[in-house]
Amino acid sequence: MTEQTYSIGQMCADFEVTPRALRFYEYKELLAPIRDGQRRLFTNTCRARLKLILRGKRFGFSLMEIKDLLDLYTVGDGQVTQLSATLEAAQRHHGDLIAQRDELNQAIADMEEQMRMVQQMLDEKGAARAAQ
Amino acid sequence: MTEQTYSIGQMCADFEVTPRALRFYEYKELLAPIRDGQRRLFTNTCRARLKLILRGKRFGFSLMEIKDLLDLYTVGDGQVTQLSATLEAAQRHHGDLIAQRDELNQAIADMEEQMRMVQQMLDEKGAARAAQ
DNA sequence: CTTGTACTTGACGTGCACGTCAAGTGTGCC
DNA sequence: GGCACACTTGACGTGCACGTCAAGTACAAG
Repeated sequence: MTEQTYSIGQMCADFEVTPRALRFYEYKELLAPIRDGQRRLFTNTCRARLKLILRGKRFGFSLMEIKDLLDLYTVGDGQVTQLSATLEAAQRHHGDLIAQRDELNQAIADMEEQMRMVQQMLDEKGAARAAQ
Repeated sequence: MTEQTYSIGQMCADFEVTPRALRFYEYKELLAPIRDGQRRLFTNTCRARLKLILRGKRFGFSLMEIKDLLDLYTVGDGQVTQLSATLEAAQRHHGDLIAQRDELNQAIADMEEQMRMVQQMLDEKGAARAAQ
């Protein structure tokens, strides 16, 4: 398994991001591609991290927050105290996600209710026109 | 029902936003409080809209997008074509919300999986220490 | 060797969502 | 009247997440 790598251009094509964004993530220490001279080589680990970065962004987290969250997914074989801290942070984040899903479900329900009302108005207009 | 109104300070206290933010939302035409001289008076309608604004922000929508979404919640008695357009926009937005929820569920599942793995590592460390 | 293409590192610019003053207005209370 | 306090309108500042040049490098094709 000769660890496959990807150029920055390939990464951009695969994830629909700009080179500038990837370099920015590296500068902010969210990504750490290896180097071939001055070229960046992105590993599969990088790709997994980038997936999480983009997901985090979609959920409205800042890059700093995402950086912390990424650490939750790269647990080494740390000490018990460190693992416990990681677990606690993960539980907090998990709670946030659950809360966000609850609110999202509420928003979806509201939206559906609203759509029913608009549909009803359309039905009435249709009935009125048919009655003419 | 002498339509209750609220001062900007009251709104800020109730929703945990700054006066600057509320004025900014008015400037961007997301809110339209009535005026008593130069003072703003926020109605219950304003409060409902603000709730939707803050919710939209939490889901990562821009203020411009939120402005469009707000229109979906303030359907008057427009024409059939206008109502149909509203319904279509609502359906698109509804689809977005569903997709976001699906991805959120995936993130939650990933997080839980990760937490199980960390917990297992903690258990093993505990067993090793107990075995000493 | 030239050309092209993909990449690199700075450095400055941009859009969004406000924050932060400054300077003034209106209202109630003593 | 004088004061505090809440509010007002500009105008400029700020943090984030990049965008957009400029100038240079590395390498393969012709």
